[in-house]
Amino acid sequence: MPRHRITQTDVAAMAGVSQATVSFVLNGSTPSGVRISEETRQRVLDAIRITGYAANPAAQRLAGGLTQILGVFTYEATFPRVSQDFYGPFLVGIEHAAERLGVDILLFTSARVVDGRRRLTRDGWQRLGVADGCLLLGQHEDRGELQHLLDTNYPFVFIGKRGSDGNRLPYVGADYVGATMRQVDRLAALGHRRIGYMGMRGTDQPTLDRVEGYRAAMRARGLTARFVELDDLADAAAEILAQRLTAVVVAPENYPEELADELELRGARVPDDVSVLLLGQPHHPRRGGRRWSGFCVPREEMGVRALHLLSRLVAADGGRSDREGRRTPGVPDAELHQILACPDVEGATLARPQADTLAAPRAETLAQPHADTSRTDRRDRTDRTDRTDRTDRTDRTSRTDRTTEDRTESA
Amino acid sequence: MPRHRITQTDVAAMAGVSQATVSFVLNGSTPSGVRISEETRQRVLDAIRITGYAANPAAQRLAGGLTQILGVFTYEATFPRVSQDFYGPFLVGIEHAAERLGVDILLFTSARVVDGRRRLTRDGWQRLGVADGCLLLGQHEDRGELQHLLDTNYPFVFIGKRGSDGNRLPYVGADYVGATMRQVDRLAALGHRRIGYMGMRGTDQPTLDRVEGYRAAMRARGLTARFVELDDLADAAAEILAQRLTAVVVAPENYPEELADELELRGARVPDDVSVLLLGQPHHPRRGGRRWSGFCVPREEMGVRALHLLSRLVAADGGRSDREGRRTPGVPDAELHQILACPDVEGATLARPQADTLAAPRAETLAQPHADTSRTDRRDRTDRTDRTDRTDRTDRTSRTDRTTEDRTESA
DNA sequence: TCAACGTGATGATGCGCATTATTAACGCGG
DNA sequence: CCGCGTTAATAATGCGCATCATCACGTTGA
Repeated sequence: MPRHRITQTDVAAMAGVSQATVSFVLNGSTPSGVRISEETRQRVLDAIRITGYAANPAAQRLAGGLTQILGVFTYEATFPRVSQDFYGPFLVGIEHAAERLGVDILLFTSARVVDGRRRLTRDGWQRLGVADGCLLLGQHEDRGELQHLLDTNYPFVFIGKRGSDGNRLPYVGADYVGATMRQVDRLAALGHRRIGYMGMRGTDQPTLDRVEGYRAAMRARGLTARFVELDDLADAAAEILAQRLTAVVVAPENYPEELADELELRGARVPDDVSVLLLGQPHHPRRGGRRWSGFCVPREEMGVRALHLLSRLVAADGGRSDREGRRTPGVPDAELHQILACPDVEGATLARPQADTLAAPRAETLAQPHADTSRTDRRDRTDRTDRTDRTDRTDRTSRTDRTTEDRTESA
Repeated sequence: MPRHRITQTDVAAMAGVSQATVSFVLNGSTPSGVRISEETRQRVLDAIRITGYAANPAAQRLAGGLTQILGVFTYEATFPRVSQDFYGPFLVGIEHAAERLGVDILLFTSARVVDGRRRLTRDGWQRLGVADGCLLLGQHEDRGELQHLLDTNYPFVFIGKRGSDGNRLPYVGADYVGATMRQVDRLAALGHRRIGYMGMRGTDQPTLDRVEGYRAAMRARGLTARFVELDDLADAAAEILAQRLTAVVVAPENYPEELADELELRGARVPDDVSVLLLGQPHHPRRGGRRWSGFCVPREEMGVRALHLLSRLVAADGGRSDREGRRTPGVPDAELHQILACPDVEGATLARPQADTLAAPRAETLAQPHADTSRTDRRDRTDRTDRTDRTDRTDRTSRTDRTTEDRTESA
């Protein structure tokens, strides 16, 4: 048994050339004034075929070449538990794309968790090096780390839109803004006018986008934006009824299932009395739970696209850092930021509003256990200020700040 | 920005020692007559801490060291789509274990598919090399490839019991035999006597084990083994009723959901008239489908255990092939083959047999659309011959061949 | 006084490949 | 006959690390 794996030197010997020549043939030669005659080229190629030579990735990488290994790193404390997790489906897409691309996937499961999120420090950096490039998942990325990636010109792609200073960061995101607008439109088309929004806390990009979409769509229809945001779901349900909302859109992380329970507990049926549209897939689908209407984030597709993009970046980069500071021909800027559409989902939580609700308020007939009507949420604007740092957003038609409008409404 | 990543040489310079010394300190020095005084050791350690040095995996690997990267290879044509697939849950467990172990996971998604299964030829071999060791998934392993792994002393662990010449192959499997026996016992304990088995085709290990368990348990209770195996599920359902079986155990790949449909179509309720126990998790769970009784394979746990075992093998091996042919102290043989218990699942498809069924046959009252009663399956022994090559099985109490018994029964 | 030995560390080498610098052979005009 | 440009290929180097063979320097025992 050839304990000694076949190397370029072996191939070279068989072809009667030098190791360097083999390397040149394998890599298209071009680098400097090196030429290989078509004849020897064929000889080498034959030798490779006969010996079944295959490059040693470690050696390739050490010498500055490419490995055909792409990495996946996540900022979340726990690595995508491939299905239970929100991030799981991305991995599925990534795997799929990797198969087609013929690359291997390296999961950086070893990165240490510090302060509830994974860090890319120290050993992290070095480990990244085995891969030609890396996919980044999760919300809580670290500025310093990113800067380092940028500085070293290490190819990477984010999964999930990057708002702040996003034009520097390649990403594949989902069109939360547009999809949310469509949900409002669906409701409006059925006759809904009092449409609420639940779940606007958090400064993560999806939430910001959903809120933006909601605001824009409501405004476009001349409707009033109403935010329901209470710590307690029971209170929230009460508030929805108190405000005589006929529909709410809600982000999936806000326990829609439980919200519906609370609503029905108070005599309001879903969707007959209150339609509920989910702005994404349910996070913890209940066994035999509702089939939610709303939209779904094409997570697998995002994974696929992200890996393809990364693959292109790597190819463009040639894996080497550019010594002259000038970028290789590379990838057109348009592809650097991809926003994928989120298709609507036809579920069982969307219905026409009740006729009487349309005509006149009769919410009083609905039970309001311990609802404090005057307690309209005032927190819906607390973090409005942070929108200022998002002005450098790239695409999406810019929407003016409608803070004042909201303020008058939510009183 | 230090484009030049920190190397052992840098650390050495700071500590005022040679690069070799740094390497020794990092690896516990021992190799030959090398000694490092505690003082310099500390000096080096400090330098490492200060510089934040971390080894370059590619270089380590090239020089014959370990990478802390463990690979996952699958023989299936498609890589475990991390949840839809049967193999998905294993990956989840593997990820989990990897996090705790502090290793990275390399998915060999690039291996080419030949003849419907992935191959480890050529480039495959080399790519394996980046990882310290590798987990193997799937049924259709190739002899030649395994032999090569064995020859090169490359550390690997199978997920799933390996019957044929299993003592040479480290694996983590599930106790299909025992679990299947328990299912029969559950049924018998409720009063079932006419218990059938469906889904015995195939020579994969799980199937062999299930059949073995069924046979053993039936025999232990003095009951008659009855195999139902028809190409058409409708026929199978008819056969079950014709034979007046009050219960069947069925492997999950045999469309239990559809079988139940067919049974009920013929007026036999599940489980009231026929109990159905599933020998594993359902493969394609239907939305709002039955909650199956039976047992479940602890797939995540298997993934975890497998990775742990692999990790130990790697550590024992030192990553180097043994030049003298003698194994490193290593892992006790007992751990090389792990069989995990499959806990019972309490579902809704198990019930006491009908009183009248117990007393006297009255199957005639049940509809038998186009059942050919005389058509007892004769195929249930066609591949019995291949059991001969399994005589070298390791653990599990050996069970004598009961072919004759079955033959008399199935007439 | 010197060989024998233990201690603490270093220099050199090679893993397999990419790449740069250099060489060899050849044709050709002056 | 020499210098020059062109083509075709090679030698040499280094990536970062593990390891083997050595070496310098005491300490002992005879």
